[in-house]
Amino acid sequence: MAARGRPRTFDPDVALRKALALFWERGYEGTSLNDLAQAMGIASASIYACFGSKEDLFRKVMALYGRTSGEPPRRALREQPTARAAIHAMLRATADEITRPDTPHGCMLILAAPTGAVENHAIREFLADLRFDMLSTIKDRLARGVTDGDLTPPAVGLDAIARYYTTVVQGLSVQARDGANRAELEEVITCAMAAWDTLTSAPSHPVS
Amino acid sequence: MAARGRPRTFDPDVALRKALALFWERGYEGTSLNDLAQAMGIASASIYACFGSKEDLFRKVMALYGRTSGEPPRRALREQPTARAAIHAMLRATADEITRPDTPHGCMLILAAPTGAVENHAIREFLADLRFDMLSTIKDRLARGVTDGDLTPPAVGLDAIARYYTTVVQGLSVQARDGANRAELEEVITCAMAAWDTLTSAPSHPVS
DNA sequence: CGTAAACTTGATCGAACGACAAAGAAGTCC
DNA sequence: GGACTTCTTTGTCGTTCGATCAAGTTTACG
Repeated sequence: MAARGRPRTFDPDVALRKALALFWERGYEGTSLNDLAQAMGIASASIYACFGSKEDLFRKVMALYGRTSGEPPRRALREQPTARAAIHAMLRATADEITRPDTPHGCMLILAAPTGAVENHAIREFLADLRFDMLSTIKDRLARGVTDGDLTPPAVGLDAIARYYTTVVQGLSVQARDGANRAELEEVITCAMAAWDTLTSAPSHPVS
Repeated sequence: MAARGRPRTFDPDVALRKALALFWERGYEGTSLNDLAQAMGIASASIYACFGSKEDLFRKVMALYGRTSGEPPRRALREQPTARAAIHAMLRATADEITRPDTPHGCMLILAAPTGAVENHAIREFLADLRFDMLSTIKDRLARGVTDGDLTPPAVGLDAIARYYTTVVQGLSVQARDGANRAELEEVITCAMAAWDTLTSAPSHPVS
């Protein structure tokens, strides 16, 4: 694995983080290659040599984003002992991440490309698939709660609850981008969790 | 107010509706003037003559959008007898509008430009202001419920509840754009309304 | 009927877009 | 040290962006 030829003068990881900040702030179509090259401190040709096309770069950026900002909410889902605690901690971890003072507000997965030109359809589908994974992860955590015995199968259905909390997460991102602060998001989370007991403590056989 | 000179050959309202469909589907930056001119059936110069710049056109389109798709949810808030019924009906009217088979799914106000290039900052701020109005309208409706006597001031605060249901609406738009159907949104709404009684029936003085 | 006013078309503006080719610069290997 | 490999820089490709101009067309007013 010897390094043949001239070694590159920039750190791809550092450059990727610069690109992340820009894509996060401006979205996919709102970020030009000139912007990227300037922020990353390299020429656009170097971007192509190292990362491929703009689309390839964005996909690598999203992978980095998932490994960093996406991890705390996922860990909350994974490590909390009960389904309820897991959802609550996931929402709070999300709120933490999308209101950090050192990064753009709101979730990049949701804000980067909800709409766009037809030629960027692949990017939107890519992000939509990742959002679907988010829904699936939440659903799986609820199912685990049933298996673990800390959650009785609710009348409304696990799918509905999973989609509901996914909806809340996605709404929180818009709120954060619109300037809502951490405390205001906490209030929203309190409201969202108020639904939990009603939804899950009700008997699974409908009350007439 | 006589019409001097050659009258225009196209109907501005019809053209505006065509532009609405395109902006709704692709967002602000994702829609080019070529796309618009082709869809509206006129040359781009006619767009400038009749509507001004692309930004002016978009603002006129948003006004039309508010008068059409925005009206059912607003009417629900206005006409329902109680705050609870108003919120519930507003959510359902929103779900109706954002899953109509004859229009793009999701709310244009939320999806058209959450992020973008720096030169389009004014557009994003314009939309953010409209979203703020949405929050204010919901808040006012809750306050009216207190005045009317059908809602006792909740412990968590009217602002929190208003922001919560705003968050749900915004999340629903992402869900709809991602392919969720009307029935699935109805389930989410059921979950969101499950929080209502918990939030509002609790005593306004905190339980130790 | 003549003329002024408004609209439409087609061409075109400079700038920016994503993408890439070529050549120079800097390192490793034999 | 010479050959080879790889990276970086420079420049530019063709296209499209939003926006506008000049010319021609069509209408209503006087």
